[in-house]
Amino acid sequence: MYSSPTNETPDDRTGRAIIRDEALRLFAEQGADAVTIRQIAAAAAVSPGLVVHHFGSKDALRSAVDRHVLDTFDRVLAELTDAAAEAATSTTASADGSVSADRDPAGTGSMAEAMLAHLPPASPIPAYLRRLLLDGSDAGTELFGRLYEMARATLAAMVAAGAASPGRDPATRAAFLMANDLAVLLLRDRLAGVLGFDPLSKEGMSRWATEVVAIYGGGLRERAATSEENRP
Amino acid sequence: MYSSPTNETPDDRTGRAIIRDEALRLFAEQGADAVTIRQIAAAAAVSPGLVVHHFGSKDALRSAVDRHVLDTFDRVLAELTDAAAEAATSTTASADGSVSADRDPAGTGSMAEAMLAHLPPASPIPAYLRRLLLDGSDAGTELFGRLYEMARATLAAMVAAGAASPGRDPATRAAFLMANDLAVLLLRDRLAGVLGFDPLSKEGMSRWATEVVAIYGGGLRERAATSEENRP
DNA sequence: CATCGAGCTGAACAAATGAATAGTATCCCG
DNA sequence: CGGGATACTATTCATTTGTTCAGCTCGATG
Repeated sequence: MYSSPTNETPDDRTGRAIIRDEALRLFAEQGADAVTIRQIAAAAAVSPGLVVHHFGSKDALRSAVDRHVLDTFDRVLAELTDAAAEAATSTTASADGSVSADRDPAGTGSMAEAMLAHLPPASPIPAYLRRLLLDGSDAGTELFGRLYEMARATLAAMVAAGAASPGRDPATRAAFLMANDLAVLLLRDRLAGVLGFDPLSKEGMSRWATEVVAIYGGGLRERAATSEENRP
Repeated sequence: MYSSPTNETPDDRTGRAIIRDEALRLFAEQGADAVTIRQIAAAAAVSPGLVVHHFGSKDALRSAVDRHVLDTFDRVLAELTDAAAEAATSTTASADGSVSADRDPAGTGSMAEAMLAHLPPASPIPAYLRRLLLDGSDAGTELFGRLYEMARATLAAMVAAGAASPGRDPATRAAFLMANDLAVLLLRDRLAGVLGFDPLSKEGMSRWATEVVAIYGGGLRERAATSEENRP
């Protein structure tokens, strides 16, 4: 009775969507446990009763936000794979879990950086995804599992293309690459504090990627290429 | 009036220490905000009033646990540097902030893994440090800044020893290495879920370090050394 | 037009929580 | 020994929080 039983996206356009978006923003900023229904209601300019009227309970609202964020994640991911599939024709699966390993535009398989570019600059989605990955929720487990499968597929594709070695333990290698990628998202604010720039801003991603590409390309000892001199 | 004004460690041995340790354990498991004073009191087998009697308030207890964890961090760090200084005689500074960059036993500068070995297996300290790094507390800022300075010093030492290149941007390079190192701690449970082993267990650290050393050593493309064949 | 239902409000309630208070026991030091 | 401080308990209070409920508005529909 609370929501349309088929799908929530079609009827999402009125007060219900406003409440969900404000909850998403506040949850991303402070964490769901630290946000009260009254704060959400105030941010959405409605009464506290309306929030529970639409979603049943705070926990149900949290679940609704989880689903909405995961849906957005899937949609942005589909945009990414579609955009990457323009160059090379390959079997692009739909966003039901199986993904085609044909992206890697920057050369390092940075999922986080690629997603950031396809979201509004002030989107609360990245911060919410960060919290999903860090708390022990089921939605976070599903998200992390999907990211891990993407990382494994990406590494396998790079191996097939001769761009990488599978290493002694491909699963651990893919997990290492994925963890490094996610670390920038998880420690974004802290890194910005010590570095003086946001590593997920446009300029920051460039500076970060420079080091990532250098180390992934030739290891820690390889001298940095200043302007020319590409061959050691 | 609540605690001895000089230092808290000397008089810490009775009920006060029990309460602090139980609070540390519960805070590490669930996060400080999710733990109630009554839960801490029950875990310490005392009355709720005694908790606030010893620490004044829940927030003061949180600060006391923060200080205790940071002190433990400094102590373990000193053990590490002392143990590393046995081989090479160098100027080992005291744990007042400045550190000597002469460790790096594994060859990759893994601070997290080195610290884990110097703590009891079931210590709540790693999980608490993880939460310190992830929330926006001042203690977390101080801890992160210290880790960053250690990473910079370690990279500088490796450069001086010819074991690494400073890269185009040494600050970002050091931050990247540190973030990768911390990612294992931050995503420990999630990685264990998909990999099937704890990456911070003894066996897990070995498998993880194998890939880290391989990639940091020669980049992603370098073939894995199976048993012999060290030269490409 | 009447009525049904959905969106919505404001007040109220029960449970939980941090904190304060009064009082008791226990230990330490002169 | 004795007195004062300290460790500690049991009770109580004020506030916050999620949730419920009765009722209002208003557009659609038969």
